[in-house]
Amino acid sequence: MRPATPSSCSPGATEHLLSLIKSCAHDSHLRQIHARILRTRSLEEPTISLRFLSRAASASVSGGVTYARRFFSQIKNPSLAEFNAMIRAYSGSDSPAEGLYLYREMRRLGQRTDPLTSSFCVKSCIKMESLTGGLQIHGRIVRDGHQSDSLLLTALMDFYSICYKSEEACAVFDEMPERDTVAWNVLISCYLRNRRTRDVLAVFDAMIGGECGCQPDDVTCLHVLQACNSLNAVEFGGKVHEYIEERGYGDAVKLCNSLITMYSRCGSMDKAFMVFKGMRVKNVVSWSALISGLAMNGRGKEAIEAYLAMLRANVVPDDQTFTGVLSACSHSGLVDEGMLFFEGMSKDFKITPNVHHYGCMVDLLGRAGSLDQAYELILSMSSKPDSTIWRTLLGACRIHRHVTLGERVVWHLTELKAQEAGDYVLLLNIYSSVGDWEKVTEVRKFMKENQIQTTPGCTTITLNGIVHEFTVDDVSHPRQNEIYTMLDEIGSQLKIAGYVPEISSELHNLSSEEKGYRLSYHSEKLAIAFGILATPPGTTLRLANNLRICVDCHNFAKVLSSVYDRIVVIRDRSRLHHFQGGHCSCNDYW
DNA sequence: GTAGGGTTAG
Repeated sequence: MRPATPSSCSPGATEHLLSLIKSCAHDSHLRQIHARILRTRSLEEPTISLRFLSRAASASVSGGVTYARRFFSQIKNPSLAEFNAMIRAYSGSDSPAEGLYLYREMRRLGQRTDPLTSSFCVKSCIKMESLTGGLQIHGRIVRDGHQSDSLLLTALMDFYSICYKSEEACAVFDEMPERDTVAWNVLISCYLRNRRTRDVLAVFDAMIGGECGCQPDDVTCLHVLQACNSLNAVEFGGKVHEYIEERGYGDAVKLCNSLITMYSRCGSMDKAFMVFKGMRVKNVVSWSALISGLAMNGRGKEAIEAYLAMLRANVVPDDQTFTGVLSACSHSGLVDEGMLFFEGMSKDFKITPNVHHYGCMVDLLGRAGSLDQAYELILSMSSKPDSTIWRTLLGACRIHRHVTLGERVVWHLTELKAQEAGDYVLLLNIYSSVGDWEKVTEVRKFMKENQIQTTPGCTTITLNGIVHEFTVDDVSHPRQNEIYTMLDEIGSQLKIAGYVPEISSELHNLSSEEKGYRLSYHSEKLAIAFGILATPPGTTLRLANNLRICVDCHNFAKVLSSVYDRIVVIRDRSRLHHFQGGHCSCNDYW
C-alpha cells in the first residue's frame, strides 16, 4: 500500500483532470495531460493515475503504451490496480511480452495478483502465440486458486484454441463452473479453428434446444455461419438465418455480411442478393462480399456492375474489394477490364497491389494465354512472390501445356522450398498432356522416393442436414452397392446422350479403356450418383470438392444436368459451377 | 473505493 500522502491538488482540480482524461479524444493529448498531472502534483491521486493508465491502455496500439509506461514508472509504489492497468496496456500493445515481464516483477516484489492480472497475461500470450508463456500462466492460475473464475478460464480456452491445442481448450471448458454464451462461443471458435466444423453445428443445435442453458447470440451466429460456409451446408445456414430474424438481429451489419458470404459461397446467389437488398446500412464489407460472391459464381459482368453501383453509393473500395473485382475478371476471362481495374486501384484509390491482387492478375493473364506477360508481372512485383503466385502460373502452364515455363516455375518453387504434392501433380499434368510419359514416370518416382503424398480428392454432399463424404473409389458408404450400380446406370445413360470420358484427366499411362474406368469413380461422380439415388427428381444437388474439379467430371455433370433434368451446383477449391440444361455457368472457363 | 477481463463479418 502506498503511504497515505494527501494529494496536493484540490478536489476541484481532481475533477477537472478526470474530466480532461475522460474527454481526451486524441491519443496525442495524453502527453499534455501527463504534464498537467505532474504540474499539479496529482500523480499520487489513485483516481487520476488509474483513469490515466486505463485511458492510455485503450489508446491506439503503439502510442498509448508509451504514455502509460512513462507515467507508470513515476508511480512510487504502484497498487495492484495500477499494475493491472499497466499489464492491460501492454497486452493490447505491440509489446505484449512486457506485460509478462511486469507480471514476473510483481511476483518478485511479493505483490498480490488477482484473476484480472492473469487475464491480461493470457491476453499477452494470445497475442504472442506463446504456448510456453500460457502454460506458465495456467500453472499460476491453478496455484493462486483462480481456477473457478469463468471469465479467466474463457480467455485461457481461447488461448489454447489459438495455439491449436483444442484438447486442452476443451479440458478447460469442461472444468468451468459456469458456462455462459461467450464460453460456448469460444468453444465453437475453437472447433472452427481446428476444423471440427460439424461439431459447431451440433453445438448450435444443442444451444437452441436449451441443452446448454444459454441461447446463441450474434457472435454465435457469426461463427456458425462460417461453419455452414465451409461445410457447404446452406440448409443449416438458412436455419441460422431464421434464428437471426427471430432474435431481431436482422439489422446487424456483420451478420448480414456473413449471410451474404455464406449464401454466395454455397451457390445461392439469389438469397445472398435478398439479404444484401434488405440491408438498410451497407458498408464496404457488404459490397465486397457481394462482389466476391458474384465473382465466385462466374457472374463477372454483374460483379463489375455491383462495383460501379458501390461507387455511385459513395462507398470507398478497399484492397479486398479489388480482390473481388479482379477475381471476377479472372473467373470470367475479362482481360481488358481486369487490366484497367488493376491500374486504377493504385492510381485512383492509392491501394498498393498485394499478393492476392497479383495472384488474380497472374491467373487472368495466364488463363488467357499470355503466359510470358504473367511471368513478367511476377518478376516485376515489389514484394517477393509467394508460392501461391507461382502455383497460379503453374496452373496456367498446365492449361496451355507449356512445358518449359512449367519447369521453370517448379524451379522457383523449389528455390522457395515450398513445393507441395499439388505442384508435382500439376507438373505431371503438363507432361501427360503433351504425352511425355518418360517425364511422368520420372516425377512419379521422385514423388515416391521423397514420400510426397497427394491430397486425396474428397467430395461432400449434404442431404437433410447430413454431410456425406466421398473419396476416390470410396467403398465406405453404407449404400455403396446401390451407389456403384446407380453410377454405372448413369454412365450408360450419359453415353447415349453423347458423353465421352475425357481421358486426358487421367494421369497414368494406361489404355483409353482403363483410363475411362479409373475416371468413372472420381469422388464427384460417386457423390452425384448418391444424390440422384437419394433425392426425388428435381432436387438441386449441392456438392463441394476440396480440389479443382477435373475436365471429365465437369463434362459428366453437364450432360447429367440435361439428361436427368437436375440442377447441380459444385463448389470446388476456387469457384462454383452451376450445371443446368447441359451447360455450366462457368462457360467451360475455369 | 478507484478501474479493469473472455468470443465477432468480406
